[in-house]
Amino acid sequence: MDASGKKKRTRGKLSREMIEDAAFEVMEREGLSGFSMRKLAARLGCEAMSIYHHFPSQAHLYEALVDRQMSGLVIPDDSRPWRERARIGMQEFRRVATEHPAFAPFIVVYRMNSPPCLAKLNAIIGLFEDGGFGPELSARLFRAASYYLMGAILDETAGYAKGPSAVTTVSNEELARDYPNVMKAGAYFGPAGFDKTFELGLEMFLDEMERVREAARDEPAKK
Amino acid sequence: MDASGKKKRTRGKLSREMIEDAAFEVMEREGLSGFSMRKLAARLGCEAMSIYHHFPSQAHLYEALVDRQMSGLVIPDDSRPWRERARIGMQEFRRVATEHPAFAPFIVVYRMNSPPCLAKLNAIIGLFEDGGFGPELSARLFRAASYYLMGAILDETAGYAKGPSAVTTVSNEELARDYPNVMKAGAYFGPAGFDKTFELGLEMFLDEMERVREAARDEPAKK
DNA sequence: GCTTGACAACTTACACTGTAAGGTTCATCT
DNA sequence: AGATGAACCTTACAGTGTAAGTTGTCAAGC
Repeated sequence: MDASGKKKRTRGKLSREMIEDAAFEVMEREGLSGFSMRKLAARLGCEAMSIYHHFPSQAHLYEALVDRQMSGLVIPDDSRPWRERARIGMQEFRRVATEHPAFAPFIVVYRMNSPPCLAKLNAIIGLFEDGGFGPELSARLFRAASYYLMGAILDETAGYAKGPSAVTTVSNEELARDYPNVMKAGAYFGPAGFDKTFELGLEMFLDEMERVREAARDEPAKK
Repeated sequence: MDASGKKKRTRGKLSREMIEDAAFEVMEREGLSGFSMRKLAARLGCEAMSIYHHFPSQAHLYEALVDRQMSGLVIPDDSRPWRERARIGMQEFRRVATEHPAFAPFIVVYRMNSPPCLAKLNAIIGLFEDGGFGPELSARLFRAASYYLMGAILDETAGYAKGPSAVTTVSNEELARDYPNVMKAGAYFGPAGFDKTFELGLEMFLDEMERVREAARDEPAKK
């Protein structure tokens, strides 16, 4: 009430959406492991426990973040040819997962089971089934594709381009002398090469899926 | 000295090797995130800070664990045909990384830079170079292969077979009704199917590498 | 046998984490 | 005006890694 009105309790200030936005900001600034409810609260100008009114736990907040990212995934139109749809589906997953790089490693190891995520997973698995592989093969191909995707996302957001996480490091001179293959290959592993490497592996996988389908079609009776 | 000899200070009791062994044990029991220096100490029958005499920090301990796992990786003999060597190299990485399942997710995101790890990486990259792809392509193929490997290792050690990590879960009835593709595909995603899925993707990748090599050989002048 | 010194283990303390439990404030409705 | 309940805050606790300082023990030198 008095002149020291610093402590204006702006009521109704927080909302789930605002908290989620701020969470992404804090994560990008502090890193995934540097994130905390107290830092998030500081960013929001409130106390840590106020967040718990909107999210019952940190895990619930994280899940909301995953849901939000996954909701942005665009399922490719089924008027397109199958190969293009498969390509777009995988590119889309990579795109949404790397939108907030610091959060990406969390998404990769997150075992999704919320309705928004399941809806997207269901659509993408359906996309693989549309390829005509039969139930088992389409399931396994989806899985193998996921493996590649997860590895790629991890590398781009938390990989070697961020420098070593080892505590005992090796100098560039030693690297060139003792581990020349690592040194040579390393030249292609920077962020500038992410797209090219990803697309190479992606097209390889698409090629091979089509070949696998034809092989399965040629000998459908064989066990 | 007296009868209450409970407090015998067994000197020189600890060693790096013993601590590492115990660390793997505690991790498998408590999970990677449940691991702590205090729990490790309890397992060893000492105080947490005693460990710091042998490892200057938790990060140093973790690095030692990574080094130990990677040191067990067998580089395939170069008398074998190339495709077999590439296959064995990737199978070996999967084998050592999943030897301690709880620790595997750490290895996957660990940016190795210690001599023992670099030696193995150097050998494996060399193996890809032996495939005759030229420097850039062999580097990118190694990278793409790593993506697949990392994703597979993550799935097998921390994936859906461990149940959902989501806080809001969907019942089996809802799953069958609303997300039938997820339901159907899920049948193939248990631990019993890990090997089969992995080998499927692995052979696909090997196939495609050989085709990529021939394509690169057929048009070497083209940009 | 006694002292000395170094090493290995322990004790204490600090800053940080998520969050349970309970207290306070304030907009809205009757 | 009084009640209600949502929204936010305060405090406290058990856990974390680890810096700093202390203690116990054993081997070597005299």
